[in-house]
Amino acid sequence: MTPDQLSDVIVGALEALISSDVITLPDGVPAHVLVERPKNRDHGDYATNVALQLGKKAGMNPRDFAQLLADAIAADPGIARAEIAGPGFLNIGLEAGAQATLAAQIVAAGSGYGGGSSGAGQKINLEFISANPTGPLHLGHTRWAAIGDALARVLEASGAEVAREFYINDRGNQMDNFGASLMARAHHSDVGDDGYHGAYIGELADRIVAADPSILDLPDVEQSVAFREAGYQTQLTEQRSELDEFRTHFDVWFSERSLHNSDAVERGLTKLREQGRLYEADGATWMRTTDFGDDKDRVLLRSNGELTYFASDTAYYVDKRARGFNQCMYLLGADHHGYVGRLSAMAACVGDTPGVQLQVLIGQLVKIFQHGEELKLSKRAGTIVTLRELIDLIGVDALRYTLIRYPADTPLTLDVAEMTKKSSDNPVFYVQYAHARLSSILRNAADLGMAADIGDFDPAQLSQAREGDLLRALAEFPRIVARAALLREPHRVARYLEDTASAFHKFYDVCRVLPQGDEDITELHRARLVLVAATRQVFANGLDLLGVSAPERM
RNA sequence: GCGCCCGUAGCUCAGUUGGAUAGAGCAAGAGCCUUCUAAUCUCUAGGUCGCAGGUUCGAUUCCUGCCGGGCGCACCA
Repeated sequence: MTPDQLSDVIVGALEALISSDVITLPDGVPAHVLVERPKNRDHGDYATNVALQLGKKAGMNPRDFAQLLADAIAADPGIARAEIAGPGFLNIGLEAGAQATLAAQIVAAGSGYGGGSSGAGQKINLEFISANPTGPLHLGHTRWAAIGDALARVLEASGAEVAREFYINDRGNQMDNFGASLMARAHHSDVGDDGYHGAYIGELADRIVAADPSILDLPDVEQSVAFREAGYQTQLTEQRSELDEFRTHFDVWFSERSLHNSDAVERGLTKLREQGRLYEADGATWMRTTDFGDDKDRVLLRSNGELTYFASDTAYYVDKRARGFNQCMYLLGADHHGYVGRLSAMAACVGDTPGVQLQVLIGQLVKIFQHGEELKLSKRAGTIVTLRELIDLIGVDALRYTLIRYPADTPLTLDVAEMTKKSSDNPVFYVQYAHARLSSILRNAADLGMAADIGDFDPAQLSQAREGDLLRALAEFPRIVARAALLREPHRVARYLEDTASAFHKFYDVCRVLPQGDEDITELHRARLVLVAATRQVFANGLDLLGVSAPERM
């Protein structure tokens, strides 16, 4: 019996009590009641606080209410006992057999276990990273690459349709600046205060010249443009290949220029004009974002005739909506949070509801230390910890996992030495090791001619405390995935896997799975093997949601 | 000045739509390997959940005000 099924039993009992006029609930019976796994095992397999929540509404003492409920659900064959505790908690113990049937259900569900339909019907555009094509991806981008991709996987598991999208800021001043800096470095002259100073600029300039020395013969203006375009293509190609290696694959690479090469910007402006949100002032065209809480109106078309970056973003949003997405999600760094107000107002200006069709997730910055000193991430100063370096130093699995296991909205401080330790210090190895250990048991079972057979499975065999703990951990998985999707917090999956790995290792320590020596194969061996197969499945599915490999051997 | 995020063990961080005795890893100390993978497990130690009020059966969690730290407030992108 899973928590959801237990919730159904309790809801059914409440309805029965109402129909027999034992209790009255003015607001009716909730569709779901909260059933949680108590921290303290003395509090039963599961506990619920419904009596505390509903007792007052029913005009009763919570403990009396809980007693009525306890008597009502005790009749269910899956429930061994139901006891009142404290102010009105209901602690519930399950029959071992009722609980362990889950193991067979997980094996039968296979890679589908954990998924759900809570996100069905959602068509989500998830935009993240969206770096300028003027340099390498760095640590900050790497955090979004890991979290964004994991979030997409979690949302898909909840039944949503998700497009991962990378917006290429390939237009505007910084691009021209980039080209000018490359040209300056190729001529060994100063790039200026506003130029790009990174060492990679010099290397990139050298590569461009080596590929086509005639570039140096072009007139200045054309030469700068040629450097810009060559640098752009090189950086974009490298970003794509590095993200590919990092297992973050985008469905759409969207060029800002393409908005301007099509009629997308004009369509966006038309839409706003129809909504009555545009006006002219001081020779510029403005969007009245203050109608929706922004602290000032925003310019779309400057008095010099150029469109602003915000005009592109507006057109881009309108384009996404026209492509049929009913939710457009943006992952932005904390240094862009000042942008949220105008984005939200913009969505309202085109007739949407901020927070519904447009959702912004703000993430805090990452710091990384080595030998007690922070590695500074400054493109201008030229010191960068790049995605490439991080992959080489730490490895894709450990890097992804470490970045995903923390909530995006907490500032994060990492230590290179901690991340590079290939030991239990690093939670990713703890979790992967659980999968490898489980795989090993299944391999050894095959050698003995045994397979996890759910047709010949006696759930009542799994009656030990450690087996129950593990089963309850496995039962949590679908709820964890659904909650991670709802809250847009993929780190919950990683934390869950760590808890479950702990439950498994403790089970392993106490419960021998396979027969030893010339011991006969018993029902208990068979039942535990099914539990092992179910547990392995949960780790495989969970690690897949994080984009981290599930090794058969370590 | 206005706005957003964050203050939890020595360090890095969790804390499940408000639940029972606030957790994990690292760091410190002590145990268990003829046994399915010891990258595991067991035990010890470590706390004014920034401070003060409020809401209620109950607050690390929600509200208000302070204190401290980070970031942002362009006809730049």
